[in-house]
Amino acid sequence: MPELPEVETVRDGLERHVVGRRVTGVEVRRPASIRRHLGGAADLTGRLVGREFTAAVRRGKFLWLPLGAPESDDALLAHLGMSGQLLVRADPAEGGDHRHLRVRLLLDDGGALDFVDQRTFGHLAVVDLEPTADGRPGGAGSAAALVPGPAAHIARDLLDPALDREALARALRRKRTVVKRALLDQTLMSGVGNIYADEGLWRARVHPEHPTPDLTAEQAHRVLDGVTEVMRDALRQGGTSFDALYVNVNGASGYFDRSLAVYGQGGRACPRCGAPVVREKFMNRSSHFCPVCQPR
DNA sequence: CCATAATCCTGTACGC
DNA sequence: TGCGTACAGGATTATG
Repeated sequence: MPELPEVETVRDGLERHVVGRRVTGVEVRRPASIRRHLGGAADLTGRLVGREFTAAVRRGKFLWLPLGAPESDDALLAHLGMSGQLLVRADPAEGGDHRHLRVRLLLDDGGALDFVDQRTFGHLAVVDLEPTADGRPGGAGSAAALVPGPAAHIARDLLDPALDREALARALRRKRTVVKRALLDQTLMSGVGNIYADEGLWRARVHPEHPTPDLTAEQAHRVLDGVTEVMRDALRQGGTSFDALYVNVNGASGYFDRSLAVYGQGGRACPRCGAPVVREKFMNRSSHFCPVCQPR
């Protein structure tokens, strides 16, 4: 499924192949996929046709394409959810009959941008851009200090060059909760999901339910560094599966198969010490950790 | 401020 | 073989 590194790979692909294109038509095949666009399919179409994509920006797992020509502070916002893909088609004859094609944008170069989403947890919407709280650029790919309204409350992510890591480490330790829950709190830092939380904590040798107020400054930085590194590693691998014409979101084949130390490895040997990896229920999902390397 | 549960959805993997 | 069920997951909203 698309996580922050896969979304960044998509952003990069959109920057290369879609920025500068103008929308000539919109097909909404599954209204649920635009449920967050107030006004429905007709309004979405009206706000897109004739407009040009001027950039490709990402913060956490939110992705947006600011719209220009005519200039206005709005953007096409995308969240891929669990199964979303944005696929660039050189020829609309390709992919038009895909089972899970939800929204198709026709472009002025004769191609198309397809939103494919099996489970429809993702969505597209045209939304207004707002100034960020700190007045600094929005995130990867951004030149302007503007973010989409629905993503305005999302914190910077761990790969954002403008992130203040010292301040984040302090904020992490101020939280009155446990460390994994804090990692998943998008208002504290964005882009971390279940997989990277588990993998990052394993790298940092910290138990998922370690209370945040009990973290030492050194531990807090180790946790942030662990999550950052695992996402950087994944991004490197995600980048390799990128194809010029096909904006790949195939996180499963690019990354999941190989480098996971604990996620989904319940019962198997910890790559560091050989102890069986534990899988536990946590927050209505699963936590995976090594009981020896990550003592409670 | 923090925690929990419900909500959205569908393909896959089970047990019987 | 087929049927039912649990599960996977992020973001949002409501409620305690």
